[in-house]
Amino acid sequence: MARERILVVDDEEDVLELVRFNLDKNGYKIDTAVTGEQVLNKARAKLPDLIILDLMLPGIDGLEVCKTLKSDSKTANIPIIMLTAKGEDADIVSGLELGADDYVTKPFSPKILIARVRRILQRNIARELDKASVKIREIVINPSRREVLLNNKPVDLTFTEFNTLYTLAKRPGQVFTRYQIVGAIRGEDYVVTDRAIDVQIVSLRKKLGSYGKYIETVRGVGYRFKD
Amino acid sequence: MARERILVVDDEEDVLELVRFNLDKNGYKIDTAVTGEQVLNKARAKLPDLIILDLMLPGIDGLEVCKTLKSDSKTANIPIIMLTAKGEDADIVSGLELGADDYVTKPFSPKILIARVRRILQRNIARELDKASVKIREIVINPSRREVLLNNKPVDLTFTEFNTLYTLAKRPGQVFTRYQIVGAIRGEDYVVTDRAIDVQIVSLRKKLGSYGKYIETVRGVGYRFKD
DNA sequence: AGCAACTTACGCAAAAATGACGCAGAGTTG
DNA sequence: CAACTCTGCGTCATTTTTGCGTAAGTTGCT
Repeated sequence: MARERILVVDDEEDVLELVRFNLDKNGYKIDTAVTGEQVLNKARAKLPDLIILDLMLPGIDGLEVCKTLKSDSKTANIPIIMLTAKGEDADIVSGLELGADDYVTKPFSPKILIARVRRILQRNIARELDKASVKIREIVINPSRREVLLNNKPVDLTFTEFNTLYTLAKRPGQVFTRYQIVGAIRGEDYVVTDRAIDVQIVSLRKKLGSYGKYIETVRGVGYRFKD
Repeated sequence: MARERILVVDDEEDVLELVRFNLDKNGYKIDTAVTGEQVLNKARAKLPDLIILDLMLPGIDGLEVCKTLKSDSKTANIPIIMLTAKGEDADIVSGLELGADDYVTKPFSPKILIARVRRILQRNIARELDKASVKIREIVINPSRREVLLNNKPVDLTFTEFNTLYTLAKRPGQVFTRYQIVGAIRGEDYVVTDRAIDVQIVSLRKKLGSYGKYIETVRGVGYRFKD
């Protein structure tokens, strides 16, 4: 499954390591930043799924960072969990008002943090999963049931096959590069050879039988679902 | 809809007023208490839909109150949101373990509090509505009696097994991620490894005997009850 | 148009990775 | 203490990825 990418921001090495260790153990992909400038750059460049932001930062202040992120449309809907040290009451309130989604006060137990992270991301995932099913020609793709029907006959697809088909069929006619397909399924910076996608396409076509021809090869570019 | 009644417990007049004002503005009916004894009495007498409970109380301690409420079957299923001073993680953890449903650390923004209140009540309403018993194939699940019948023969399931089965069987065909299952049973904040869910599934299948096969594994995603 | 020279896709099969589950012990709760 | 729940590790089955050889498609040149 696409591991969610979390940007962790803190200037204390210990905290950073603690957080990294625990999130990593729970299957999240971690990137870190130490200064406010770094956060802004990395957030814009990598568009993580969540930012854990210490409010006490050298350089640009954490609240400032939060505000900037929330006012840039590109990064505005990345949820933010603030880390605050004891005795910064006012910061929490203003942070929440600036659009932060939640907060955890230091010192924190890893469990609490994980729980918060999961809750926030769940919200986003739930939105994804609830996506309406796709009906196109004689094919019905139902993501919440993970089921594909060809003329009402179910077909058994693997995880990647299913996601590939769903990705393509959601936007018929639109051409996807191999990397867009992989990115949609495994997350942006998942590294594979082109071959890996080809093979999935081929086996997908085979399983779709006579409907396999709806998946078209666009030579030199990628694949698309026939419009 | 009937306005939900919320019992707010705090010994600081300011906090009480702030909370009352905001909840009132959002259409909830407020009752207040200042001491632990008062809470217990009012909770039992009025059975509010939710209790917002400060942990720092004169007289009986907040955690103690929480525990008492949760161990009395009359009040056990009233959800509790704890109010904690910041940096008292130990309290939060033990509070959640004692059965509190959520927590908010002071100082809090009214927005956050309202959001939490809404979320908790929503969940409870959903839970109430879902109480209908499920009959699917040869299996009957009766949540109010906590009883499962296979071809009219009762099976003995543990708490988690029962809830897992019920969660899946309520929506046959729908795939649940492991965390959706845990979330439905233990609440969003509950943290476990994937393995914990797997084990429940396995033992559930075993107890269901030949009907165990209705619980299907969806590789890479989660589980579902066969449609 | 016809023909090289080159690029890109695909078939096949083996290697690598991943996910589910059995087992057993550790941790909790009552 | 007993029942229940959770975790870690090893194993096995399935899925995913890769590499190589061949087929198919493109381009440019005569």
